[in-house]
Amino acid sequence: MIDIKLVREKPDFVKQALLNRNYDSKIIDDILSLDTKFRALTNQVNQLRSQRNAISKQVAQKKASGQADEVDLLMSEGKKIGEQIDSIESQLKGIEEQINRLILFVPNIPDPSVPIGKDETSNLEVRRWGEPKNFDFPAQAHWDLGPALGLMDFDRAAKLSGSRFTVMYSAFAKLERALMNFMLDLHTKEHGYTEVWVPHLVKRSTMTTTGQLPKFEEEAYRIEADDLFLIPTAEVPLVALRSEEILEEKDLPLLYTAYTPCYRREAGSYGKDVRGMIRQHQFDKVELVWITTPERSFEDLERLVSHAEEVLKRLELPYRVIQLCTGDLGFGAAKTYDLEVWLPSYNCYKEISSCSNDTDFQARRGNIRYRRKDGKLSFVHTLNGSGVAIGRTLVAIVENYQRPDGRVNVPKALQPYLGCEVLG
RNA sequence: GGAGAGGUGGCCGAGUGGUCGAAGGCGCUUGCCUGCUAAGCAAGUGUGGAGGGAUACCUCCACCGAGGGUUCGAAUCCCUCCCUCUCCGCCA
Repeated sequence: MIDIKLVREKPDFVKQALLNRNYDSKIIDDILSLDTKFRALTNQVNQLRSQRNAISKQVAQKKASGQADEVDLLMSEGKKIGEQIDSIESQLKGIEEQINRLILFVPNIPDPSVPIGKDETSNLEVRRWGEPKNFDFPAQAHWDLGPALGLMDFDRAAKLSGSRFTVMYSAFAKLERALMNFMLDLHTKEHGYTEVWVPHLVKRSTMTTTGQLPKFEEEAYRIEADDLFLIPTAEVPLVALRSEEILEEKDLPLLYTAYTPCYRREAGSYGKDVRGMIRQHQFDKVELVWITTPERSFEDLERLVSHAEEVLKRLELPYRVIQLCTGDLGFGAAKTYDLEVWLPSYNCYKEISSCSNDTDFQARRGNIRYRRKDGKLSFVHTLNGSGVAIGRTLVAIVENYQRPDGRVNVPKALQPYLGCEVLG
């Protein structure tokens, strides 16, 4: 969440930030007026408490020195003040709850370096790597090629689970597994990440830390009996891992990577990407998370992006890097780069990784702080990025490495993992 | 699911109604001492909020898992809940 002090001190700045994201800025006015009331009442109640404390102290002194005569009067006075305190406190409690509820719905403030724009048409292309291949034969989409090889099965997946699920067999199932290992090995051995194995079911508070809740509950799968949520990304457990903790500056940055499946209801995307395995309710991903300091977080974001890019370079998949504009930023992000891989079936670049600096937004929600060298406490900055989405990588490999005979070449980097050069 | 134990400051740990925001220890910071380091000695060292002088200061308030209750007054008594641990049961 954002700092309530920022709302208090620079309301117009915060409102403009929301407008740049296509959010309604009225929520800021609501918070502001509640906050004004809150502070006025807080002062009142503090004064009353101060009075009552003084009285209680006198009671104790008189009792100790045997002057019981004035005690009754003091006690009844204390009781009167106590009743006033109770009444103000109950008002305060209601106001505080309202403020807390509202502020959880306020998105992060975009970094000044983020281009202002309404939607993805204002995103900036930062760079490209590789050239989209020109096939000298009719290239197939993965949803044709996969089933033709007998390695992808959308029909039986639908039978088991409904739409937006995939079953894969033998070489493709193994390719999925090879990609996990390849990515995790790269990030742990060459980029300095610590591999973490995390729960896939998390509590409501965990989902709130990273920003999925309360605003996007309808996007998440929820286990009602225990009020647990299936993680939509490993970012959730990795970022919240250190919630409510105070870290030492010398231990930062922390670099975490995890492979997990990701579960998403895709409630708002009915017509989108309906064919194949581009948009699934369950997909595998290797995630990268940094817990770092405010001084260096934006430089660290560039490093994180380069780590995700390295995956695509090693796999020799053509991609481009996009910087999202304000209107396209995710809820918690202050700055985001997307990596988009070339997909012949779409005849365009398609998102395969999203790397964001969430600044102190998640740290505030999860109360993740660090002790600076001067002894003061500050919120950390958190970064997250896909390193990268495995299902879409598999699709990209299948489509970009397909051969005239309908089989699929194996990228050199994966050959040690698969032990072969051709799939199918 | 059943039974029990426990949740106190960065950490450990005392504290059962009135200068307890909290003993003591560890850690950390500073100073002294000292070839260096260590040890020793001394002092300091929680967080959050509101307000005022508005950098380094001061005042008030709150915080001993969370939320209620009793009381003039609660870390301390009562209730509810959450979490952790141990044992038993069930199960991969």
